[in-house]
Amino acid sequence: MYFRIVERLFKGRIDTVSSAVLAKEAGVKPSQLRKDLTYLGQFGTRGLGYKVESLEKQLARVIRTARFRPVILVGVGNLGTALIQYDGFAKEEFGIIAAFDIREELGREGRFGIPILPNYLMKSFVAEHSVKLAILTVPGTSAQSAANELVDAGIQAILNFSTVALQVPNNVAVNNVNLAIELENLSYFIK
Amino acid sequence: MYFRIVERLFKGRIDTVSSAVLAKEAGVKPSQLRKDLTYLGQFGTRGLGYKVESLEKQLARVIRTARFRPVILVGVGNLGTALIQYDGFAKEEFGIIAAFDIREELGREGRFGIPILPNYLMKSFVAEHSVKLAILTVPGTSAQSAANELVDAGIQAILNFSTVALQVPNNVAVNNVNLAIELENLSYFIK
DNA sequence: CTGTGTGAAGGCTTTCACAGCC
DNA sequence: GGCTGTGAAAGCCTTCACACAG
Repeated sequence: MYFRIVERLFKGRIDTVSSAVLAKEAGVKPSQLRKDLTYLGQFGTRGLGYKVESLEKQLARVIRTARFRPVILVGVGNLGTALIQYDGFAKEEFGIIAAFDIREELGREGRFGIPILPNYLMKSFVAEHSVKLAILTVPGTSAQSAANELVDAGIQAILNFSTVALQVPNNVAVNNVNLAIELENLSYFIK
Repeated sequence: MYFRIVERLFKGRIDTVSSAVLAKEAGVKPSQLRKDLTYLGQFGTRGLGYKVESLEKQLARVIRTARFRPVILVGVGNLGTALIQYDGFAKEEFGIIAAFDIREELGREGRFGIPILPNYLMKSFVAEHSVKLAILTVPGTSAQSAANELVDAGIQAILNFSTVALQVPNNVAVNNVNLAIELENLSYFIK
């Protein structure tokens, strides 16, 4: 998050920025931001703030955000299709290069400019294209079995949109995005 | 999350469940689950576990999940369109009843069965339909101004898909879903 | 004997407050 | 004078471990 903000400031030709400003942009307290940054190194200058250019470079190095990462998507339903078309996640950095679905009748060349392939081709595809990241948008009922296939194919990290907690080996990372729970959570605050 | 699991067990005609099983499903430790539940009340029976039916009822009461909540969506781009069509978030509980966009040329009746309206109609629509929840899927550059409009219209909670931290009065709740950051985060764990 | 409810301990994160450097 | 870097304090969340109820 900090990196994205600094990137934006850099593009906007801002030269120097204080922890107060950065923190406001990020929605955290200045002390929080300073503590977070110092876990990664000492990037600021006392009395002055942070040089945007150097901060951007150093954060980029830490999060290894340099090269393009191919991503596959599993589950070409409504949400899956949406995400394929959206593809607004940091275009230079990530790209969905293929989608998979058990339903073979979807046909190979989607209307989306990327191949839509049957699941049984997943393993060879992942190996061939060195894919390490997957987005999982299948219904809850088939999420675990799809996750197993991903793990078997050698995927190392899964962004899980299904509503179940995936059981995976601990060398595989999972992040969950659950829209129903986000809304539920919000509705708790409604008067 | 617990509620969704219990709901599923109930539909599957499971009678009783232990904290160990529930915790596994939720991806947390049993002690964690028990502690969480006791914040809301004492729902279990020692030596036995939790009665699924009564737990479901009591959780429903606590999170007031009873009645349907209308939701509006602002920003009919790729992601917005996707979410309108998806609508897989707990269908009985939430529904997107209208979408808004500054671009009036989108026309009033979308291809999606809900009205697509220009932003200036937002305030009256929200008042008329007692809408309290909004999903925000506009580009980062216009996110804050759209959020201001939502707040002005009387919206009480915002699910924010844009990449900026929204500044809102503290009687308005915001939850953020940032796909780029989720992927970024995951890619940190890739070898 | 099983499995919840719960104080207490442990671990982690956030915030404070100020020394230190520009 | 201004703003970072950082120990120390405070606050919060998770886990342990066991009393207790069925």
